[in-house]
Amino acid sequence: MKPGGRISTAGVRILDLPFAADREYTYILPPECADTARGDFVIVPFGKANRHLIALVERVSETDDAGGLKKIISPAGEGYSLSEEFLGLAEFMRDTTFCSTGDAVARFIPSAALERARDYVELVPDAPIPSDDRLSDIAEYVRDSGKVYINDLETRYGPEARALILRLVRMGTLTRDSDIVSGSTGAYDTVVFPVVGADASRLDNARTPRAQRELYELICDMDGAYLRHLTSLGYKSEHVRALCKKGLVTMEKREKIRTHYRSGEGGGALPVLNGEQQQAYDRMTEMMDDEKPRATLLFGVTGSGKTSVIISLCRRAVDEGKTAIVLVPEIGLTWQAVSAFANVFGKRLAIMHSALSDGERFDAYKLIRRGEIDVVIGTRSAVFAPLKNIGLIVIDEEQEHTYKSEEAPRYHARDIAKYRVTYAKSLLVLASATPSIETFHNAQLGVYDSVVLQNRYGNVTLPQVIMSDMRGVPKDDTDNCIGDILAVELYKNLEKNEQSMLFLNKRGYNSYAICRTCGEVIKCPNCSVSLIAHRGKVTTSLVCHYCGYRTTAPRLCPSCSSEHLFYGGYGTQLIEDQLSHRFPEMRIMRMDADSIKGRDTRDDIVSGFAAGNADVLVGTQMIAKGHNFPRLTLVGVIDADSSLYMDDFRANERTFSLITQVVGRAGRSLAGGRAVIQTMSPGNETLRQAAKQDYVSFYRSEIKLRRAFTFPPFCDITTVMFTGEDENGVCEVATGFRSKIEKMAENDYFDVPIILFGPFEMPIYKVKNKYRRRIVIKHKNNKRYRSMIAILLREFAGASGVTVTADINPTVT
DNA sequence: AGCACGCCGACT
DNA sequence: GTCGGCGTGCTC
Repeated sequence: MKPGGRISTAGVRILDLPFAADREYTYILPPECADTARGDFVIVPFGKANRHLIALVERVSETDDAGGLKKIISPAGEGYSLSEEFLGLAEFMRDTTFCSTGDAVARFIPSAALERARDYVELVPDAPIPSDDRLSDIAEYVRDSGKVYINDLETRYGPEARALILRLVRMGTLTRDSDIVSGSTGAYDTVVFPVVGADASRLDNARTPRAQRELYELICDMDGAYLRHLTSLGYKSEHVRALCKKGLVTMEKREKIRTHYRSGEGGGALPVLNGEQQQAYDRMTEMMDDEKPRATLLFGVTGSGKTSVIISLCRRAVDEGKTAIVLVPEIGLTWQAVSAFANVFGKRLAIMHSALSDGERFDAYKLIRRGEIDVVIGTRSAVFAPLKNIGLIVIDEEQEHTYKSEEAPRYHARDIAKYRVTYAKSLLVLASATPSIETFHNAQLGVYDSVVLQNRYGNVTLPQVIMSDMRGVPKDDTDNCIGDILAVELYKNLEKNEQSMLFLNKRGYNSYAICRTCGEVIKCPNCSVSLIAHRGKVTTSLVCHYCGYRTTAPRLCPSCSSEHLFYGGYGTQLIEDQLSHRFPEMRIMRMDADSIKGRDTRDDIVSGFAAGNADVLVGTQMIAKGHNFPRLTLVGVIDADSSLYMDDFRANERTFSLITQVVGRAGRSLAGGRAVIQTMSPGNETLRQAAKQDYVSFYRSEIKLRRAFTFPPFCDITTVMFTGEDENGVCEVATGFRSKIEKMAENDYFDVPIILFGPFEMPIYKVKNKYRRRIVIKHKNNKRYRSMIAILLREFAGASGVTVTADINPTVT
């Protein structure tokens, strides 16, 4: 209570609540939390059961009527308070992606850092144990173990444990409470130092073990040692503790930074820029110096040396006392670029990507937050790096779909980057040889600036592109998936001892199995897709690429037992097999999600191929980008049509980008590179434009289509997805949603123009036993529109058994 | 989300 | 009759 009877209150956002329940809740701020401020975390009691949850303080104010308000329990997340920038960003994300505050905060702070309340139960002394088996099992387990966390009971007794525990609590057999697990502060090493001038005679006692004396001498000799090291030599930590007690040594905790990547000292020379690069650099430094936030397209053909310009820009930002973020689509493909950055920034560079362990991520985060990092390079989530005073954010290969999160929070890194450069009044650089249509359009309109790099470094020539017409070869002719033209070129390369690369975006051996007697295709029991055959060392399996279901490949049809089971369609494994039959002397490597296991194999394959350990590299997406293989002179695209006819307005754009990149792989060498594109539609305009690496004419034709059929950038698209195990339920909820949105758009929201499509079954109707339907909405993305969708989402959130999610401008539609 | 309240079917 | 199934509704 404050003087004058005023009571301090806090408006908080509770983490771990879903979007529908995520609003501001007001609590009394008790005197012991008096210094709590906006951006701090606290623990609050919530709901009828007063479960302890962590919450973010949005507002501190006063009232003289605190009737019915609960009290904040304690402060939490000390040292992790959110800055105004991130508080605003959380709000921005809630508004634009319909995520909860918890979803947003989970991107800002490693989960291990914050305290958490954990619920536990204890047996009421002398309580009767119920006779029901399921109940008594749990009750007896709790009686024997004392205090038991509910999580542990759930892992032990399955998901129904929760309901049983609740019943036991209501019956009075168990009591329930929670305690607070403190957040992690990272890893530490213990270091043991000898005490200067200590009285070593205390070891002369005959009862002192010899090992202890030896240990002491060792510590003195080494003038300090890691405890870890001493125990690995066979000494017991008890002996160290004994020495400590005797005052001969001291133990000190020393922070240990976990990192997989070994950075150099940094301070390496900056790359030397050529005339064109220097010009680009100069223009962008001007933008950085501008007091206003700016965004620019850096449109540079493959091989024009964008990376050198970007490193120089980062250096410049750091020299001005600022920081920089560089986003890359996938870290695994970018080690060459990473080392170039490390060479310049050394220990003041942090790398953040999804393959980091929790510990590595935590430690990188800690260093950044502490201000020990100037430049962060990483994948999508690195856009949230807690750098202060950001001078520059670069998004490399900005058209890549990996920048869009497909789960909550469904953000696009580009939008977060825009928010952050706006906040910092700094510069966003969207770099690409094949920008997204939206970005190029914005550059054309002058919304973004535009900087162009059009000369290939060292005058590397464009590869010669050969269209290989595959019409006439049946789609399931697995013996002829490598056409004659490609085969001849492969042979030439083998003769000349030059390397080749074959690209096919399908893994596995055969892509389906069909019975020629009854006509059944073998499908996944949980998903509406055919199973893919994968050959192992001894057996062939049928695998579902959506849920991971796995079974041995049958010889007879599972539905009619016919022997005429035919395996058709082809993936990378089959191509590899085909090659080895047709070119027995050829050395082949394969790189796809199956052939890379563990952390380093991808690098192993890449460096092995670069070192010339194979003649051909067969692979999926992951061989298309990044690496530079100087002896590579032939690239084959096995099936260029696969991405072309997908039911998606971005199919052309993706095909263009992919083919351009793949073809670009062959254009790095000085010898004339070739690319063979196998297609059923050799006249296709997009393929022809990609073959010529002619982005601008591709853009011109594509933007016409987008305008004519009203697709982005001429509108925005929202997909509302409905999923659930009950097929009818999913259908009903989807239909109900559609009628409700129609009503709203006619009445309160008459000013929000929308065009509705669906609900339709999703292209893959069932995944993991859940049926999926969706509504597609064309609209203009503004606050009014989003508030309408938010109302609908809150209303339909309760719909039993059906989850409803909305995604504005998803990458796959 | 998670929990309580409330209303229906198979047991004593 | 009631136990316990899970369908709405609220959470400062």
